[in-house]
Amino acid sequence: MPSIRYSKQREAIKNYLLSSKVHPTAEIVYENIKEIFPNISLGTVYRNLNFLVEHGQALRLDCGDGFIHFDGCTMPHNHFFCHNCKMLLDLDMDSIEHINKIANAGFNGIIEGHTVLFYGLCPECKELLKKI
Amino acid sequence: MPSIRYSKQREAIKNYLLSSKVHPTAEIVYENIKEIFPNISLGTVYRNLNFLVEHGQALRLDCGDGFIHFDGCTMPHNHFFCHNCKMLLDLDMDSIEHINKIANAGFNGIIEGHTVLFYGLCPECKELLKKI
DNA sequence: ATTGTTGCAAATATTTTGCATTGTG
DNA sequence: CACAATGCAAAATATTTGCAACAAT
Repeated sequence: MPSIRYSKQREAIKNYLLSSKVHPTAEIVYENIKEIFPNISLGTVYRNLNFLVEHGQALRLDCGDGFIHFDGCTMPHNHFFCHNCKMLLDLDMDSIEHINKIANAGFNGIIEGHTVLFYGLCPECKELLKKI
Repeated sequence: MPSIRYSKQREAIKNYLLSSKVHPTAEIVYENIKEIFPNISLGTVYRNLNFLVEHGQALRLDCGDGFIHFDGCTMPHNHFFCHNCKMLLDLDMDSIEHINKIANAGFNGIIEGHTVLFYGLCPECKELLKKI
């Protein structure tokens, strides 16, 4: 396997992911990193995001909006997609890891894990729509 | 809203989805429908798949393999993705609808539902890998 | 010096869309 | 006859990749 070398672009991308709470798309990462490295290219952003995912330092999230989102928090947690404002949020909730056992009962393969995406209205959109 | 007219292409696509167990991609639907309608175009397939989804007669499934898969069975059920053979399967398992309540506890928005994708090794790949 | 990484641009690949034509109601 | 649906091709969109230059070890 190839060795890994430091790059300031990659470090900046990793730090941005860790600091961001919005689960940014590659495009959004690109626009933010450009403020630090005006010459960075979108290809480099994609390469580094994929690198981070493959090295367990970021998660790929797919909420069906046509963009892949990235999450710098790799600890297991669940996500929520607001179908009104299209925001992708972290959910602070009790563990549902037990659903793996439910899925495994009567299944002859191996359930290694799952990804869940809850959807509905986020707190802000709920309030907004109440007033209409 | 525009009225809906019958088309034999759409009916064939719907029937194919209902008969198929493999959660086909648009391309696979296209190749199969071409055996009945050799002149059908991929655009028509996409338009009809989207039509069916928007009219509650099919589901869009995203398992992260870069293709959207379609499911003619609209009753709530869960899916499994084998990361070895890349197959997308239905899971016959007990309901896990209660996770909506777990997600809603302490959440100020509205949880309307969820999509889950379990992943791991399908029965066949499990056996295959055992022998290596 | 070696080779991983970048920036740029071109290429991929999937899905959508414009438009003239065909088909349904 | 009105207009929804089709077939075809072109366009749009997101992501990947080839390559020469640059930078880390």
